[in-house]
Amino acid sequence: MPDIATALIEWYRENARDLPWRRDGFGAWGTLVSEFMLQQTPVTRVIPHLEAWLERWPTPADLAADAPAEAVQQWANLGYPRRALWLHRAAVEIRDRHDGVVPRDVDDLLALTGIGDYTARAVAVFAYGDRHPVVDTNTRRVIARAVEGRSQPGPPAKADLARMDALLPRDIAASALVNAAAMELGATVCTARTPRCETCPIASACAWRTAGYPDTGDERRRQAPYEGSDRQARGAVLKTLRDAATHEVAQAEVIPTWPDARQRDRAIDSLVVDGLIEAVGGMLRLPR
DNA sequence: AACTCGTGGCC
DNA sequence: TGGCCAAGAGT
Repeated sequence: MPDIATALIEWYRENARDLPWRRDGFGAWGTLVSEFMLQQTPVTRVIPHLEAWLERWPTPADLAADAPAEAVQQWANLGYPRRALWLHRAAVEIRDRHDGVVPRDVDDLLALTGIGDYTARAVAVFAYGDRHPVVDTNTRRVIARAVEGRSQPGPPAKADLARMDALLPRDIAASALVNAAAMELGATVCTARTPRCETCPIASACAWRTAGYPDTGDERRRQAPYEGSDRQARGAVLKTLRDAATHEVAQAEVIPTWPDARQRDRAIDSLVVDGLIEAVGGMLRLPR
């Protein structure tokens, strides 16, 4: 019986989806942009936005040369718009500190705005081919089931990195494939709700299957309700500014009929604090 | 460690 | 129909 890493690689070679960032010579900047967009946003929604973004800003320096307002506008409805601002800041940092070249070193990547444990290693591994554990929500679920015999992973923890590292082969190229394959398996077979265990390439090695698929509980935190939330109000304010021709609107004309005026004002204030909007002379606008 | 932060599709 | 879920990061 082949080990988990070997089975994953073999399966991945036959079953990997054809995604833009897996094309030959896609480039580190494209990888970095794709990873920003993929933070909590589904693949199918990301693809068209990614292609438009890279056509407009083919290098970090191109993005850094424009105002952050342009990044926030181009981000459109991808969600979590702070990512657009952070991606713009990261582009400025890459231009100023790395001569416009996306860094390869994980610590350098971690020092960039908006890049954490996942994105830093994803860039180092998928763009540069280095050997690091890449752990996302898919990988954590695969490890929880196949290795730990649980039905769902616990909340994210630092120990996840060491667990993934233990699964990686020594060979550098093979280790990158195992990282990609674990994510792909979690995304398409070992899914959160209805896993397709009958087609799983590592079923024979899966601890959860061996244990009889027990329900071991779910320690993940539940998402807060969106309807009526501050997030919803912030989204409405920002959409108003994105949709305005000049990306500038009198404050009194921003979602004036919002049911909760105090919540609306709180949303505006927090967007200013975040740097997603600017308040100048009674007007609100995207950041210049 | 727990909480916040968008948006839309799916079953 | 409405929770659940989605290649997380910063505080």
